[in-house]
Amino acid sequence: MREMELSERKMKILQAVVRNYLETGEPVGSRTISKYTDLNLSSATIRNEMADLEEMGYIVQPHTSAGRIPSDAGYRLYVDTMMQDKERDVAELRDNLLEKEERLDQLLKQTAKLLATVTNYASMVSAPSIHQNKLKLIQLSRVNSDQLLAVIVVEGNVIKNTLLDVEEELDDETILKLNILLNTHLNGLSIEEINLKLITTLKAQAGIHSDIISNVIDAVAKAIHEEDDLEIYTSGTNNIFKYPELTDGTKASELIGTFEEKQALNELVVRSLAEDNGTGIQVYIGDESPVESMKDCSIVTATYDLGEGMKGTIGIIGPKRMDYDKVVDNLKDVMHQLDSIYKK
Amino acid sequence: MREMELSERKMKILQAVVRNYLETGEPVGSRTISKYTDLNLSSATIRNEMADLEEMGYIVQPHTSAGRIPSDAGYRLYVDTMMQDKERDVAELRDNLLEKEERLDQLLKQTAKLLATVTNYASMVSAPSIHQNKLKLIQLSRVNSDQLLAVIVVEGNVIKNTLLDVEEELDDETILKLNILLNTHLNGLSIEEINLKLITTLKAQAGIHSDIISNVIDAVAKAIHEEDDLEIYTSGTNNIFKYPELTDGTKASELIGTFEEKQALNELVVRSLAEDNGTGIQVYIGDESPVESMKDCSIVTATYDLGEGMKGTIGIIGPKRMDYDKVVDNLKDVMHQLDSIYKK
DNA sequence: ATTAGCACTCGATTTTGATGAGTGCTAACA
DNA sequence: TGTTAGCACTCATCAAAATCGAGTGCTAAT
Repeated sequence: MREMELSERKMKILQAVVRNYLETGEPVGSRTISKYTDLNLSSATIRNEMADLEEMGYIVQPHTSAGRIPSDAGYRLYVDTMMQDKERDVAELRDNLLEKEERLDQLLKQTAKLLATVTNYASMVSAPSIHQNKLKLIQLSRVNSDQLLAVIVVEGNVIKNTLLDVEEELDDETILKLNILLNTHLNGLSIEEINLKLITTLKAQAGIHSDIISNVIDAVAKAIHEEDDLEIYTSGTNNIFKYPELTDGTKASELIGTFEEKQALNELVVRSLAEDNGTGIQVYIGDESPVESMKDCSIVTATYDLGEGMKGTIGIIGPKRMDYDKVVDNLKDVMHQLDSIYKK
Repeated sequence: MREMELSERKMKILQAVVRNYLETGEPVGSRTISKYTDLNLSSATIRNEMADLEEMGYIVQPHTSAGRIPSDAGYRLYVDTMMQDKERDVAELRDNLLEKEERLDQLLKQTAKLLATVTNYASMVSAPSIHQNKLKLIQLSRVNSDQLLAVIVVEGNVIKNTLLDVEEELDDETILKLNILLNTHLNGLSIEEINLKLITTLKAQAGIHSDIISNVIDAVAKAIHEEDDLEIYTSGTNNIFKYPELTDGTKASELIGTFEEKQALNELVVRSLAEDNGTGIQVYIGDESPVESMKDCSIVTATYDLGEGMKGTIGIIGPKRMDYDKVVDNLKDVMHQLDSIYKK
């Protein structure tokens, strides 16, 4: 028994167990499989095979004398080797999404909503990170006698505003000069390229207004990195109530908390971006989850790429018995749409 | 019995019922009241009085031979006439909040979080509406050969960005002229004051670039009204799991959905702002709720006023047996802090 | 290698009974 | 007349007991 290989038949049985459990959510018994599959075997035979599969760790019994349900390893095997492409019912999806919002945040919000509606699971969409982006425009304007408005535009047309306090009022001409100074030196540079030497040069040229330069640089750095910039949009979190296994005990509360905080979801985004294996799709089953409160869930993520280094993550969070085929399919589709939408 | 007046004694008993129920969440019986109150009466007497109170509709029995719990009317009477000021344990609160964020949205987010933590209920904070605000600055900059960036600053330092498409590239001088034109004519005006006549004048002066003027005006109007500007921050929605009466059946799901959508919460904001009675505090009990999914909740709202017409709503959503005294107190406190924080 | 048959297990559901908090009512009481 | 003691009654809650049935493992026959 030790060096047992996974026979064709066992595969088929495991697949049947998973499929059936995904549909019903109930432990599935030998008799059911016996009819469900095309291999004509009696329930007794199936029982023997299932006993083997259990020993190998692919399925478990919730209790003696109940059917079997897939273990995490079972799901994993299924996802890795047994998924099949579904008929895509995604035409409709494409239509809906195509009303291309000009505002990126709106588009992403809408994407999250759409995914949640289509899949009946919870969804999340992270705004793209813009780390390695290049500065496109810096614009200072006087707004009060003691405040300057700094508008910072980076590649990809992401816009940031910051208010700067200044001691003495600056006249129009000075502001104009500062603007020219900043733009001629900084435009086209990424944040990493703005080094100390450059800053020193700028300060020297700014003369008595060198402190403003410091402020602006700080603002730029802050605007680009800005922690809270990791906007994450969620939708359909209440879909988890459709799956009892996610709502008993305090699980529901914890999940909802996680979705509301959004802080923890960032972990998901980071992991997902880091582990990108080429397909852009990642599946986390149960304990594999990067987020503590989702140990009873499965998570499927996709990485989209708007070009110019703007990458983000979209994800679906549902029960372990989620419809992996469909979810992966939907996710791929949305991912490709996002990829292409800004490559006009 | 018909024209029975609410005797002093009945009031006291009702009050005791409410108080006790708020604490324990259990139906309260006559014997309990008999000891809980200072009026020395036997349980039998209390029973008679309670029967009266029930007939009058202030309390109800969940089932025969259980204690009584307050009806909506009972809560209402309590809130209107029987609340008392609590010892304020809010010093701590003040400290926490005072780390005055420079960014308004951050501050509001933090406020919501704080309220949720302190009260153990769900909270919401709406960003101030800025309808009647005056323009402070308009700034056009070229960002691409075919795109202009319009930055719009209104009183209260709320900043909006919009990208405008332009047909032919504009040179620096033209942009400068347009900026001057716009600012000299529009600064200090509220959106209502920008009428057709003014627009016509502007267009005439802009000559061949009159279409840009149209675009800018549109952008200004959009930026100020913008529907989705009704940002609403929520926090502690998972606190509802602490109150079983809010989580059985599909209630939890509906509530969570409402909080996530945020759309419906807007109704709350509008109502709350409209019905402001001077104190700034509003209490909605059960069916009085403006939001369908909160028919089993009580809602307490407060209206804050940052000055310059920037008003917003903060609210607490919890079970009907919420600690009204404390909630009102906390809310008042936070409201005042917000009121003063921007009146430096 | 497959299958029919059977005893067995155990969660889920229903049944039953005991408990006790709380009520309404009546009669006695100050 | 208002208050109170006493008592029968109701009914949710809990625990123990009984029942049910889906599903298993094992053995023996094919």
